[in-house]
Amino acid sequence: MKTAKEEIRTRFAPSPTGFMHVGNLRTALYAFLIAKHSNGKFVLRIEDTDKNRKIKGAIELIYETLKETKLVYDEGPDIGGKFAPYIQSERLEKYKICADKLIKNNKAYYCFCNEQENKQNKHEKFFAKDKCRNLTKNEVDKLLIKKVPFAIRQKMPLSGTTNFSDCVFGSISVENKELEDQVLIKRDGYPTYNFANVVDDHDMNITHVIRGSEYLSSMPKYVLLYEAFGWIAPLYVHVGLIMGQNENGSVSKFSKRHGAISFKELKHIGYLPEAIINYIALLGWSPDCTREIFSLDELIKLFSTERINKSPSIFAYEKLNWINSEHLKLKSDKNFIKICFPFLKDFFRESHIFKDKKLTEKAKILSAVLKPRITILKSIPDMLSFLKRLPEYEISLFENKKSKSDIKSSKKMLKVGIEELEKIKNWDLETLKSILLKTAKKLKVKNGKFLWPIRIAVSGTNITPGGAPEILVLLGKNESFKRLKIGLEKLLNNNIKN
RNA sequence: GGCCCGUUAGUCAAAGUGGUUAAGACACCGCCCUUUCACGGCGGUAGUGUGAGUUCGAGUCUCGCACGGGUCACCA
Repeated sequence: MKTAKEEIRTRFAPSPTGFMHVGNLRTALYAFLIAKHSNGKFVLRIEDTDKNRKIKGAIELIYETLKETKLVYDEGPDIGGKFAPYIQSERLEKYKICADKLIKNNKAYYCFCNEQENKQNKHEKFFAKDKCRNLTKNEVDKLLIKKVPFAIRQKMPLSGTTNFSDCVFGSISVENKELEDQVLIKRDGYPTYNFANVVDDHDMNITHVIRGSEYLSSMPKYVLLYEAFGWIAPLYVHVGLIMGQNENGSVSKFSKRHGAISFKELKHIGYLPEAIINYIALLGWSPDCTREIFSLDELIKLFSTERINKSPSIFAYEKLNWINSEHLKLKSDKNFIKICFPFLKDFFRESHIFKDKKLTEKAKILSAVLKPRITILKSIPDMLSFLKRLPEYEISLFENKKSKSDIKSSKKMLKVGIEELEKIKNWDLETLKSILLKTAKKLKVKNGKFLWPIRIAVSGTNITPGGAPEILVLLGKNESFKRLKIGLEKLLNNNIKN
């Protein structure tokens, strides 16, 4: 095990799969937090040892995600560092040298089994062990000269137990006879994930390895590899898995069937990167206080490995919603509107919202009206759809017990309202508000009774962000009157019928 | 199935080495406030999987059982 004296170095080592699962992101987050909490270094390393699975643009997506979440790395493929290169496919030579060393020391051997044999004997775990492990040097040389393709496998101990300790899970031991002779170098010359991982972590001086607990069962392999090399292993921090709840109530590894699971998808729906980070930090870790809303800097200060939880946790969008809304509330009006703008495009032109780089009155109202009630940005268009088009609505909407509104009162209120509004020259929130409230007073009715029919007429909906004055401004004078008159007509017609 | 791991309310979770009524948050429900919904304020429902054992005393320690998960690739 590494000693605590040296600088802490953690790494995030994703495979370029083309998307960033939140479980993966959380691993990156924890690695980042552990490093930064102690002023250490956070390294990005790309593990692309599967030639068949290479995807275009996948590496860029990793850069992008880390940038957006502000998980700034100190060393990485695009920025270099003293242990470069940081892409495994560019480090092939190193793995080969290391594997050869193990063969020389009789800790590994050539395996000439071909794919077909492996497939046929898939269920015979130790097929290769029996067949190739004990070939004589002569036999091996002959096959090598014949250029028979080979993999390189490690010789695992045939008896005894391997013990190891994990920072989260504590000590665990496994019988060596359970272990297969693990492949180090594949037939295509590429290293396996496990092998490259160990070689690079050692090479790059990594002190803490943070990863999901699905790797816990391969820990003995790692331990044995470090032993074979005579290297000191880093500290391992295995983190409980992120699960998703299935429709029937059961749980399984968080996957596509559970909804949006990648950073990009979540962001697309309208979750803030800092909210996503905040939420996943709390999935499997808790601070030593009852606060729950944190910035990344605060997380860095508070984070500690000791408080990581080992049991799996279920990803719940409900709580993410809340955290997202809290982060949204922390935004200034200007930033808030900037963030919302992609979702507002259907309703307002840029000129409605920014003027000389400042917010217009409409934008300020939008911010005031949306900020306190929004959870995810994607719901904005639905919330505002009534602005674009007056919905068909039933006359019964004018009836409301709480504000003591009925058809008769609504008719009267609306009539007076229209008259008063027609007098207004400055169509702004302040004026509208004061005139409307004054009118209610003059009529000797409660604000609600007077404002209810106006809001209904102008929105055609009983649930709206903001009240009548706000909506009047957002719609503008012309559209407002159009709608008010439609409402009044509705009420008048109703009277005739009765 | 073998091996490994886990189990505090619907969900996230706290309770350093066993010690008064098991924190807090989300969600849900109720009340208050309010120009609706919301926001805010106040309150409520709900939990240590199960059975033994150790102990004056167990969420905390031991064992069995049940349930859940992970892993068994020349994938990562």
